[in-house]
Amino acid sequence: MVDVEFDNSPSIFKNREALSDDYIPKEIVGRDEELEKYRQYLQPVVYNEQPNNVFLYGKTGVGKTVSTKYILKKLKEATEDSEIELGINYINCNDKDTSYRVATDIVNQNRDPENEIPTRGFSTSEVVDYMWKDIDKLDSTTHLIVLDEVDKLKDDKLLYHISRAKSEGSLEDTKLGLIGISNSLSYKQDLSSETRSSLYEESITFSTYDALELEEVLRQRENIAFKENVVENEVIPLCSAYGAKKSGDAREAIKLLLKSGDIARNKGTDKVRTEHAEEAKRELERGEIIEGIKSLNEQEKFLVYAIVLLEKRNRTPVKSKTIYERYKSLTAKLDMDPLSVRWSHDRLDTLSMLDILEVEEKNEGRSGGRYRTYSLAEDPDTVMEALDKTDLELKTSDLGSF
DNA sequence: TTTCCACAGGAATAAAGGGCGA
DNA sequence: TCGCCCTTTATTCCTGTGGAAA
Repeated sequence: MVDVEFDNSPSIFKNREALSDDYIPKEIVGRDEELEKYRQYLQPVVYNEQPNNVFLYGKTGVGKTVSTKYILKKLKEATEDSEIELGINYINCNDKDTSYRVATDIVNQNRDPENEIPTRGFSTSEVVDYMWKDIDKLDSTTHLIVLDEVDKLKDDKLLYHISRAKSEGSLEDTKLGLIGISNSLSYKQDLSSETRSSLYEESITFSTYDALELEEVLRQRENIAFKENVVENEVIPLCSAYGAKKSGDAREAIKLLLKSGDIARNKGTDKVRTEHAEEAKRELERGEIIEGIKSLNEQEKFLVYAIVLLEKRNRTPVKSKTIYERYKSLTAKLDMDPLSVRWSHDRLDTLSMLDILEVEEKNEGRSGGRYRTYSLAEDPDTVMEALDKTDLELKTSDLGSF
């Protein structure tokens, strides 16, 4: 029996929410130029003019989303006491990666729950028609559609419709503007030429934070989130270095600071120290692997398992072909049908992107050709532990020392 | 300079599954 | 129930790639 008792001692946090993902600070640090451009591009909204389409480019965690939420909040405030009615639909395309899904989401955001449309069954153009009709029915004089992570969209049908809405008279009373937020700098080039040419746009490129700028961002959040003198001096540089390592990602750095604070609080200390930050870093990295592996389906897990086995026998870095062969014998042993080689290429690519695998391109020319080698990016035991936490456990245990 | 290796990955297509209206 | 239209996932086919060897 364990006696559970809650800790009554005062918290080291003053406002823990300031470290959450959706927190919008009163001031955005280190993005003055970008915000000034942003303001200029959206200024026509305040004059009840046709808004510009604005595209933001930059890597993850460089402040695109937080700047957008901040500027939209300011824009709402600026239009509050005027004749302008501002409508906004905000969609993250990461979990809605087709035009169809995004259009459905916009329609449902603008409808009462009892009138929502189903997520399947219509043609895309039908859903787009509903979308225009619904937006027109709203009281908005200006309507902004914000597509966060727009580069995740697998097709640009919706962008095409949005770009042509004005010329095709899709909307009768409402002025429409599009804000696209892209993590890919080359996104514009990837669009079809038709869409690109009809999508008159203003663009803002968000540069990557360097360690010093990250430190500034973290100091701002630290001051809001923690009580005075709680965070030791070395902790912030450690967190910013972590963010800088993750391609200047402020979100990751803030997440680490939050985790460090949580660990310190759970240990009942009154200070956040470097040891807490180090532990938080380990936990975050470990959590990423476990989450990454949990998200895989059974066949993908067998592919990872094949690589773990090869790693344990010091056979890595190993060619994709060898991995496939090992995967194939695993599935044969379990009396399962293996998937194709082509499938394994795509999966290995995904696993590299999830940082579960390390990939290296090799070229031995005429004698050996061009190929890639893979090895586990993490400790094989940690990966095994993650695999064991999934429903794969029963089956891999059947394999014994295979 | 050309040839050739061994893949990597794009394009087209199929299959399976789900919601809707007639 | 059937056909339509969508989704997701996988397969087949085939072209592109870059550097060592001829």
